[in-house]
Amino acid sequence: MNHWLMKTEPTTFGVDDLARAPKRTTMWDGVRNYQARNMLRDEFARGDRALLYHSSCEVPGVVATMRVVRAGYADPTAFDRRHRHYDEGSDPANPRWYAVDVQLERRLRRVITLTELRAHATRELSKLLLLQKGSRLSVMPVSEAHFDFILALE
DNA sequence: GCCAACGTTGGC
DNA sequence: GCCAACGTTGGC
Repeated sequence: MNHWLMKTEPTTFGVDDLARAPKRTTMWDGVRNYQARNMLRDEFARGDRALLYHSSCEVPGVVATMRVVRAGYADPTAFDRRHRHYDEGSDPANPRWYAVDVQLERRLRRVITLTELRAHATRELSKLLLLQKGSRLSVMPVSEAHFDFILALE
């Protein structure tokens, strides 16, 4: 089983939206980065666990855990002309972009803030991709040890 | 293949 | 709003 960290801007779609969604499940669409696409397409599997991370907000940090309930499939928003993530270069016969479905597992009792994660950046979390200089991936792998360590901070 | 210009991300 | 860092685009 893989572990992941998935970023979202709460003003666009945050943990509150996920909690209200039918079956607390949503399609994770709109990823338009090839490295992230490869992970969604090739590595995400049903049953994988993920940390939900709020970015570009007052208190960036991990706010919930999620479960991958559907592995990678062609991102339908890429085929929708009216959608802001439309990409005329994505051919349904050979999709360029991929989505997965995720379900809210548990909202954390409090936000594990980026500041707090950084406090461990020289030791336990030194390899955490999120903390690497220039890291901007919206979807990234997290080792099981890091995953557990972060949740233990709660 | 190089690289400048541009757009995006995301913390602050 | 600022700005560093990165990805993409396109001219050459």
